[in-house]
Amino acid sequence: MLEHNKNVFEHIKFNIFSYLIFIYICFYMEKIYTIKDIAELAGVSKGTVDRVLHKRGKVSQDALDRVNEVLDKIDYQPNLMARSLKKTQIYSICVLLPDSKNDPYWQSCIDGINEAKKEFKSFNVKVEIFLFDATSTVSFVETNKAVLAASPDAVLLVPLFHKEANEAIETYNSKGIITSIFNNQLKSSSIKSFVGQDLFQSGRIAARLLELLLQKGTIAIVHIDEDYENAIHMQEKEKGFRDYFDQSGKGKFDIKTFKVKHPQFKTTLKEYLEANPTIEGLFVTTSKAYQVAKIIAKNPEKKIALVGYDLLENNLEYLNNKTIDFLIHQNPKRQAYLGTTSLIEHFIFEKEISAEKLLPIDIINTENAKDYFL
Amino acid sequence: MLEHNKNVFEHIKFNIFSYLIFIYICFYMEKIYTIKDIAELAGVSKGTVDRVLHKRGKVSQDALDRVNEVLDKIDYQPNLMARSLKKTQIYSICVLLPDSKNDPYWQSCIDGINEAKKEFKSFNVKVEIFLFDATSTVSFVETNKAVLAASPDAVLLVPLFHKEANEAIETYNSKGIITSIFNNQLKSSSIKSFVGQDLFQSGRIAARLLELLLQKGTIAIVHIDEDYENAIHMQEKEKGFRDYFDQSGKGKFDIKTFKVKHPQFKTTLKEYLEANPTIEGLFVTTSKAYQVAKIIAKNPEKKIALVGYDLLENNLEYLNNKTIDFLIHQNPKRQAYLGTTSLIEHFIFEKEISAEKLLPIDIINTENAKDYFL
DNA sequence: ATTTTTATTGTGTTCGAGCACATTTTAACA
DNA sequence: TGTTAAAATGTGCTCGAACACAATAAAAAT
Repeated sequence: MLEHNKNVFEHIKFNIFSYLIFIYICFYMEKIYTIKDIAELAGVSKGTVDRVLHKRGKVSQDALDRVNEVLDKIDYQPNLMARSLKKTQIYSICVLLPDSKNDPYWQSCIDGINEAKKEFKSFNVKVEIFLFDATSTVSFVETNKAVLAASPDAVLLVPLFHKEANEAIETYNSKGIITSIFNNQLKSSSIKSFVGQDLFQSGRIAARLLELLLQKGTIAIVHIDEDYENAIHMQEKEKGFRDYFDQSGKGKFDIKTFKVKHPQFKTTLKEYLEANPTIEGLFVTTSKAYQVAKIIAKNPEKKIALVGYDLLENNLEYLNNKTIDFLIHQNPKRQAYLGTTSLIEHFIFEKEISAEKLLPIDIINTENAKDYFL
Repeated sequence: MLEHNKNVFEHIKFNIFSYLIFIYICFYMEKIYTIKDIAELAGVSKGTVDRVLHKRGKVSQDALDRVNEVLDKIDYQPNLMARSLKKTQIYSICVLLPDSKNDPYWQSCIDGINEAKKEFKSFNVKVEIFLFDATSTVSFVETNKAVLAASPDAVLLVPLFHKEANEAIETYNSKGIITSIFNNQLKSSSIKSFVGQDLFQSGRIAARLLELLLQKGTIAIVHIDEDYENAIHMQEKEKGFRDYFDQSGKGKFDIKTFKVKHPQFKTTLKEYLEANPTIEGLFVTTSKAYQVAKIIAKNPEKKIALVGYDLLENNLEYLNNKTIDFLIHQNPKRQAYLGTTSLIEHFIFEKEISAEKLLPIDIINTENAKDYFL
């Protein structure tokens, strides 16, 4: 039998001191309330409170009002430990990225994912990594099929191939699988979140660095090893780079673009540099700056300023002997880590997933390079 | 009655298939074991397993061996949800840092601490912030007394005043209160952890940047607003700065040092620069580069290269108009965040606290400054 | 008025770890 | 051999949320 007219505060003997204590507890100490507390305050059982909290119905108007009255007064925060202890459901997250055979860059991403896995090991989440061949769209499509077969709750992927990625994302979306991407942007309303860098801005940073290194002269943007038309990241970087000098250089700089695909690369670049002896600076838009460094290091009497991407071992070698002046760090490990944790925390803590997370673009020289490995 | 000769695998009918399934479960699926599972595998009760895990003794050699045999085979990870649900103890952490009245730098630290608080809101930890006046040792001592009165489980502090900090740390240590520091180093065996940057290296970075900006010439190291003798961070930065040029400059650079305390600052620096017209570069070892920028901006026809510290609004203004060439970011928010979370995770996840956590030293120019605010 | 149906509310169990306490086994001693 | 002390071991409760199910009250039907 319920006692209907019981006031929320009735169980406290009303005098000024106990009232003050109550206020103190409510607002200063931020007392942590449990369902049981709420039940007692509202004069109902914990089952009823549970029904109200989860809107399961089967609650009389009277009980509903009384519970809501209490809920309005206090700040109830469900104990996530207790919740996840009770929940038997294991959330499954699949991460798709290129394997690191052709490009060691991706290994850092795997490290980031494993860090996230480790951190949330004891929660009800399972994170699986799926690798595909970065040079093969077929491999990408097949890997997506394998992921689909695993029917995960969420997918995090590197949308390397524009068209195929969009198709995969649409499929996931139609099946109610949350999809996030990282590394490079891809506009699609079916994407829940993007983690990465502002590549346009990254191009501007390179420009600013080369401006400081040279003051004036001819600079070439070098696109290596990827199909420029399909590689949005190269295009964005070039746009940003040119944008900076359009605003700031004011005729002091002459910007050229040089595109080349791998096999014929070395001789082609050598010829290009010989044909353009005025070039004093190079901006390499991929992680392959070390290949350019290898060539220009052979001609040490003519210093060419060189800015590239990513803290690969090969790159660091040339950074340390000052053939490469600056590297821009894309933070792959952190990108993958954040992409993964935001999904995990969405499931276990009901955290919102932010649509876009842009990481800082780190400038690396000889002196701070080693700090970024911790 | 215990069954002594029971083998760990005995409960599985031994044929090749079930054995493979067992291996699969053990090593591929990474099955999550509970104390109950271990008890069953070892043929003992969960109480015994618990005693072995916590080394509480009162376990026979025989039972101990059998439980350890199982623990060696599997990778037992205690369920942290269950653990923290059971533990009613609320751990208390106090953080001591200067208030941001005189120096907005400290606000970022508070932001970092609050981020940590938010992240671990639903765990059994209470984090309290105590602010002191950065210009008053008395205030520092008094605040430490207040912290002591709160008898926390751990303290995280900024050891701004060498002597007083050491005394406070010794007191905490004697009371069994774990003490970590951040922002600046302080050698003491009573300190559990330091979070910050390698200031020597930070000086080298400044040197490398000025080398690139100038190629050769005279550079002055400018120490502003603090007592050089007591400010180890200034000394370390100067050492690193000079170290770089000792190795690399080879007579191309002439390095001077200029110390000044606030009130007489502006005129003194102006006179100094006029008296030394060969100076082409300045390295400001504090966050007050904007005050130097204000002076040299008045003489725009003579560009002086300027490198300083910290992303204060005043500094960013002069960075954007290119009076300041580079700022070095000390990552105060992340320092405070990591200092706080490492203590929290020590208590709730029993994570080890690493003695030293050196953060990357970020190089900031006009183009990547805004990315560091997220 | 009595039974049946439906609406509402309360109770008890589970999740896994931790710990107090009860129970059993073994060793020690008379 | 019987008794007692000591060592070893097992049992049962708790934490808070979630949910199944039992219990009760109110409404409807007979």
